[in-house]
Amino acid sequence: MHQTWNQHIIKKENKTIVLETIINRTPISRAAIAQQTGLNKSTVSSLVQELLGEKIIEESGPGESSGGRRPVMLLFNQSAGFSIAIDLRVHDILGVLTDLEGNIVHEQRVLIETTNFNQVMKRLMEVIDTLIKAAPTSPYGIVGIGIGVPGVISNEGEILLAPNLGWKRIDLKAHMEQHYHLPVVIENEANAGAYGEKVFGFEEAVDHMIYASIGAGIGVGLILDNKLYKGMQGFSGELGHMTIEKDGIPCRCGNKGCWERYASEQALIKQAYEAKLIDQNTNDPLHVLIDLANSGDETAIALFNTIGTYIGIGLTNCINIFNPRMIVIGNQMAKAEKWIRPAMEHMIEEHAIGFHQEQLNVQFSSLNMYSTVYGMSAFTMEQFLQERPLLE
Amino acid sequence: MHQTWNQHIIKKENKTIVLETIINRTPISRAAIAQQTGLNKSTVSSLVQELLGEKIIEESGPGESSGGRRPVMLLFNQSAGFSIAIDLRVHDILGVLTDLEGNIVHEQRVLIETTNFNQVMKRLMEVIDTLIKAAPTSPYGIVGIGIGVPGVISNEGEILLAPNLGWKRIDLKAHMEQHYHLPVVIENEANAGAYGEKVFGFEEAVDHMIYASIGAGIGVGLILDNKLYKGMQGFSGELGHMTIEKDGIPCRCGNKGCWERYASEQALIKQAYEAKLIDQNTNDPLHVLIDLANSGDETAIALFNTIGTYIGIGLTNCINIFNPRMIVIGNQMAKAEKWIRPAMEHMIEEHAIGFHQEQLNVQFSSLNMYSTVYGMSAFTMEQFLQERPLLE
DNA sequence: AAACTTTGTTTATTGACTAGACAAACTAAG
DNA sequence: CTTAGTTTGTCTAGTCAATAAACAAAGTTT
Repeated sequence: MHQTWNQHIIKKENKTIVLETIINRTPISRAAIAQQTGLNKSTVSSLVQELLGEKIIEESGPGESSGGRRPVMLLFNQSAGFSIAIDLRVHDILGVLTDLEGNIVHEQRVLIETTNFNQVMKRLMEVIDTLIKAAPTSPYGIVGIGIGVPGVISNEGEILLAPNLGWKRIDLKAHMEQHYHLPVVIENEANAGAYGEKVFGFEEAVDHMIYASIGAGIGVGLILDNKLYKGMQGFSGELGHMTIEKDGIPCRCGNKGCWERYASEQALIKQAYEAKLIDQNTNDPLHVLIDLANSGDETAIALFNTIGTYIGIGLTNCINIFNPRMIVIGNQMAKAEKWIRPAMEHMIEEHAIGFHQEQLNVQFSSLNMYSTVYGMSAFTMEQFLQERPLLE
Repeated sequence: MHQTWNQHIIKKENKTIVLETIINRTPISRAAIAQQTGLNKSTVSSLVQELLGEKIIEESGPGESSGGRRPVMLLFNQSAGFSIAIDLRVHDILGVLTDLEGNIVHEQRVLIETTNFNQVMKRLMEVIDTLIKAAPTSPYGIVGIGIGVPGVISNEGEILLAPNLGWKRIDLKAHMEQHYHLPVVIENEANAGAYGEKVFGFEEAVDHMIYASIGAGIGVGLILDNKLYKGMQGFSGELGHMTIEKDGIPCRCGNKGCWERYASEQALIKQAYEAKLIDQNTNDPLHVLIDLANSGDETAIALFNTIGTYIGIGLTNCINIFNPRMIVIGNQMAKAEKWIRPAMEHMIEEHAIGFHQEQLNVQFSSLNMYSTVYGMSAFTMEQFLQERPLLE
C-alpha cells in the first residue's frame, strides 16, 4: 500500500519538481517554472527561496525581457556537491569524480594484477582516497560513492557472485559505508552501463532501452518504462545465458548454447586462437585482431563477421522480446564496431520483426568505456537530489 | 514531466487509497482504515461519507467490539457496476460479464467457423448484446468492454496484425466505442492473460511474473515491477519469435529457429502427424494426443516430453532474463500439464541459473482458459475505479 | 511622459488534513 | 446495577501549503 498524501509531502514533492525543472532547463526564470509546472507563481517563488537557501540553485544575471520586466534566471548549482563513481573491472579500476550534473572533474585508472580481494580493496580505496582529495570545497561535499561490479548483486547491494573476479558473498557496500561514512551504491556493471547511457548517452529521453555489455561475458542492462529493470532478486538481465543454440556449446553456468559462448570477446579470442591469428601470449588480443582486420586480413574479418552475426541473433531476440526504442552495444566489443556492425545489422534487418524495427535505433556506445561510471554517478546523484539531506 | 500536487489532487488520491483499502480488506471499519492508511480518522470519516454517497461502498451490520464501541463495517459494492470481457480466439469467442470484483456473473461461448471480419464482428456483437441484457440493474451499469485479441495491438488499441485471424489494421476499439458508447479496451491475449493471472491467479501479490500463452503460437505477457510491460509501441513479449536454435526451422516471421516452431500446439501437431499418430482430419488433435498418452502410447508420451523440453528451454531463457517470482503456462498447451511438466521442469532445474531458481514458482494456469477474460475484466474495472465518473 | 506588459513579492483566501474535544456505544470491574 | 474505562465515529478549531488577487518593480512601446 502506498503512502497517503498530506501538506508536508505535497510541498516536498512540488519542491522536487521545481528543482528537476531547474536542472533540466537551466537557466530558467520563476515565471517560466510556473508556466512549465502549472504551479502558482507565488508557490514557485517561495519554493525557489528555500532552494536558494539550501544552496542547491543560484540566481544568475538577468534574462532577456519578453516585453516587460527582465526575469532573474536561476541556475542549478552543479558544484553544490560531488559524486565518486567506480568501474571495478577484472584487469583495472576506473574511478571518476563528477559534479552533480555528471561532468567528470577528475579521474584515475589503475591496473590490477590480481583479483585477490584484499589487494583489490587496497587499490580501490587508494583510487577513492585520491578522488576525495581532488574534490573541490562545496556545500554538500561528497554525496555518495557508486561502484559498478561485474557480477550478481542482491537488492541489498551485496555481491553474491562475481565469477570473473573469483569473488563470492562480499558485502562491499557495508564495508565501504563503514570506512567512508558516506552513502554507497553497488550495482552490476551492465545495469550501471544501461543507466549511464540512459542519463548521459542520448539527446532525447528514452523510455525503453537495452544496453548490451559485451566483454569477457555478456551482461544486459534493461531500461523498461523509464526505469532500470532488476527483477525479483536484482538478478535480471542475464541474457548472456540465453540459449541461442539448443544442445550447443556447454557453458560454465550449466546451460548449453548460451549467447555469450558465441558472441563475446572471449568467444572471438577462442576462435582467433584456433585460427592461429593469435597465440596464448598475445597481449591485448582484441586490438591485435582489430589491427589485423584493418590491415585487410580476411580471416580476422571473417571472424568479426561471425561474431557480428551472433551478436545480431541475440539482439534480434532482444528486439522481439522488449520492443525497445534503442539498443546500445558497449564494453570491449564496441571497439570493433567497424567490423561487427555490417553482419550484426544484416542479421537484425533480416530477422527481427518488422514492426519492432520501425522506430528502433541500434548503436554502439558513445560513452567509450565510461558508461558504467556515468551510471554509478547518476545513481548516487539522483539518490542525493531525491533525499537532499540538510545542509551541514 | 509529471503533474504537480494541489489540494484537489490530494483529496482524490487519498479517496482512491481509502477505496482500495476497502476493496482489498472488505469488510473493514473506519478506524481500521485510518490505522491501515495513516490518514486521520476524521479524514477517513469524511472520505467514506463521500464514497457512500457515490454508492461504491456500503455499510454492513456492526462488527465485533474489541473492548469499546462496536465498529460499523464497510463493504465494497461489487455490484455497483459490471464489466464485459471478451477473449476473441481463432475458433471461438468467449465472453463474460463480471462484477467490479471480477466475479463472473454470466458467460457465453460461441464457435466461429470463419475469421472473416464481418462475420466475426456479427457474432462478437451478438455475444456482447447478450451479456449487456444479462447485466443486473446497478448504479453505474456497464463500465467498459475489454477485448483480448491474438495479435499485435498498438498503444492506441488498434489491431495492426492478427495473423491467425488473417486481420490487418483494424480499429476495433473505435468501432466498438462508436456502437456501444462505452469505454473499450483492446489488448493482446497474452498480455491480458498475464494481467488476469496477476490479479486473480494467486493468493499473494506478485511483482514480477511471466505468463507464457502456448497455443497455436507462443505469446508472452510480462508483469515487471508490478506492471504489464508493453514496450515502446506496445509490441513487447514476442518470445515466440525468440531464436533458440540458430539456423533452425524457418518461421513465417522471417527468422529461423523461433521458440514457437518447437514448443507450440502447432509444433506438437506437426510432429504427431509425421509420427502418424493423427491425420489431417483428426478433430481436436491435442485431446487425441493427451488421450493417447493417458492410455500409455509411448510415441505420444515421447512427443510430449520433446515439447516439454523445448518449453523448458524457452522458460529457462525467461528465468535468466527476467529473474521473475512466478512463471505461469496457459492457453491450450496447459491442458497437457501432466505430460509436459516432467521434461519441462527437468530442463529448467538443470539449466536455469541457480540463484534465479531460489524463490521461483513455475506453474500451470489455474484459471482454465479464462486468464484472458479475467485480464480484460481487470483492465476495464481498474480504469473505471481510477476515474470513477459521476453517478448518473 | 504615460500606458502597457512582464516578472516577482506580499497578503488574504481556500481547502484538505490533523489534533483534540465530544458523543455514542460498548466491556469490565466493583 | 452502577461506574469507570475503552473503542469507534462525529464535530470543531487549527495548521499548512497552494491559489487568487493585489501590489511593487522594472522593463518596453506608443
